[in-house]
Amino acid sequence: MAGRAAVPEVIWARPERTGRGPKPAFTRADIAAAAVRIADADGLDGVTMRHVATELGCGTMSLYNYVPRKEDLYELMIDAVGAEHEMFEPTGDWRADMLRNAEETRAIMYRHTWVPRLMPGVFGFSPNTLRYLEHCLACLEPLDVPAGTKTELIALLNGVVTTYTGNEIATAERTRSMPWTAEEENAVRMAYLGSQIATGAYPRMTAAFTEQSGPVDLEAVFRRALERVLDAFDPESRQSG
Amino acid sequence: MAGRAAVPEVIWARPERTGRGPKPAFTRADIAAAAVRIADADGLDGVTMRHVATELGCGTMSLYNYVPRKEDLYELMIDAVGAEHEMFEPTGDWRADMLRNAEETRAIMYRHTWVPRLMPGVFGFSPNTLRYLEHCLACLEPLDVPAGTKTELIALLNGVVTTYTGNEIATAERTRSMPWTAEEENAVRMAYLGSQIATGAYPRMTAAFTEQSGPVDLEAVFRRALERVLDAFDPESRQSG
DNA sequence: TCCTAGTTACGTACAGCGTACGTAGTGCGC
DNA sequence: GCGCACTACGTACGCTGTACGTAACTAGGA
Repeated sequence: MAGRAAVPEVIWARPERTGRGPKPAFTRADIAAAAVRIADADGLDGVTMRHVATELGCGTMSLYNYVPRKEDLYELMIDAVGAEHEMFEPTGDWRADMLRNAEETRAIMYRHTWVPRLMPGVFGFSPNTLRYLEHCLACLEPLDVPAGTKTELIALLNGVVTTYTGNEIATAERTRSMPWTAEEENAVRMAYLGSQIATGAYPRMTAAFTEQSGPVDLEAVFRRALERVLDAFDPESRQSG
Repeated sequence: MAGRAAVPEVIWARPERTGRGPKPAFTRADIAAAAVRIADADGLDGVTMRHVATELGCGTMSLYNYVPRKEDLYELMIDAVGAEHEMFEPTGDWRADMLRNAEETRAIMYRHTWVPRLMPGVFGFSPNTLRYLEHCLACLEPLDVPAGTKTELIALLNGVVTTYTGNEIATAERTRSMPWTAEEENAVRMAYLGSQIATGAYPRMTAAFTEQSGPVDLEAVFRRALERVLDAFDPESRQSG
């Protein structure tokens, strides 16, 4: 035991105020808000300890009194936007409710485009994350399956929302710090894809790509994916075909 | 137009050899292999331009002759491991074939734990990615749905594989560069979660957590998710309940 | 009431990153 | 055989997260 580095506490287990010493100049909420403001404006890469400290008006290293590691700052940010989830009263129609939850998550992500990039790593049980989980379970009350299946539904649905919305955002945001636009980049990629398909090396892809006409409706693709996932858990849907 | 920065070519559109000047000392495959070796051994964060150059035995900046941006190095890496996919002869049972594809992707990710971290950003159409897509379409030949639905199936399935396997790997690898183990960290997190649930603020979560006994079988959870997704596209399954 | 220990605040410093730029050497195409 | 596109690579810049040391502050215990 002696000399072993202690495992750091989860930040939520850390009390904001310990009682001794000078009064902290900021609350955790202040810091989270500042970081979120920066991320919204400059992207996630703009969120540096220095930048956040400047935004708060304090020295860089002072931040470390509140946030032991940068990762914890991320957790604060995720929790902060988690508060934007509307925890509405369940209607009794679990499908509609979960659909609404998913669309809301998607909307939050479009409002804060850095969220999907943080999601896979930051899975911590922040207060608002727990509240959202509880809310989802409340929406799923009418669904007659074991509790374990419900959590699996929530996980799968959240994963799909994050993946789809995250991909859309990533392609749009990739060029944020670059001297060309997302459209230009996409055109180059598509031109290359076209040239590859034109070689005839991928006949089935050729068929798939020539079939569709016009641009892809990402919103529609997203919604179809959600419906499919919900279908897979819906006893009604599976009997009626 | 004048003075505008040109959109950089996709790296696959760049010829490896232009004909003029000294012979390149390495091939793209050499570089990809070196980067993959490092990532496997030291994790993705070990893959730095300096490190890869050292592994190859050349100066750091020489690498930029082959790989204009680090992002392109990532694309090389993804393509390299894409070669590990076995493009088997479709059996006629599309469900079984797609399940096999998914399990293979999962296996590749466990062999190269950095792959999921790269997937969301690097969606490029590398040669091996295209070959894999074509292979999936071949497996889906027996499924009687529009080609667009098939690509949506592939996307959804791949997304689920990446999300689930990526999450598992992330929790296990998070502590790679830290002085404590993943088990210790997980214990701390779970202790906190337990303390939160014990407050009674999340009654439905309490029920869900007390219901299950013993550790979660991640492999089983993963496989159930795959089955659900496939169900959602399977006409047979939806009629027979 | 005063002392002291635990905090807060923050400047300095370090190791590491991606990569812009300049220069020197090489060998193919004209 | 000349010229130029290419390879090679050292140096340098601006940026990152954060370890560490020091000074100021304040609440709890004597």
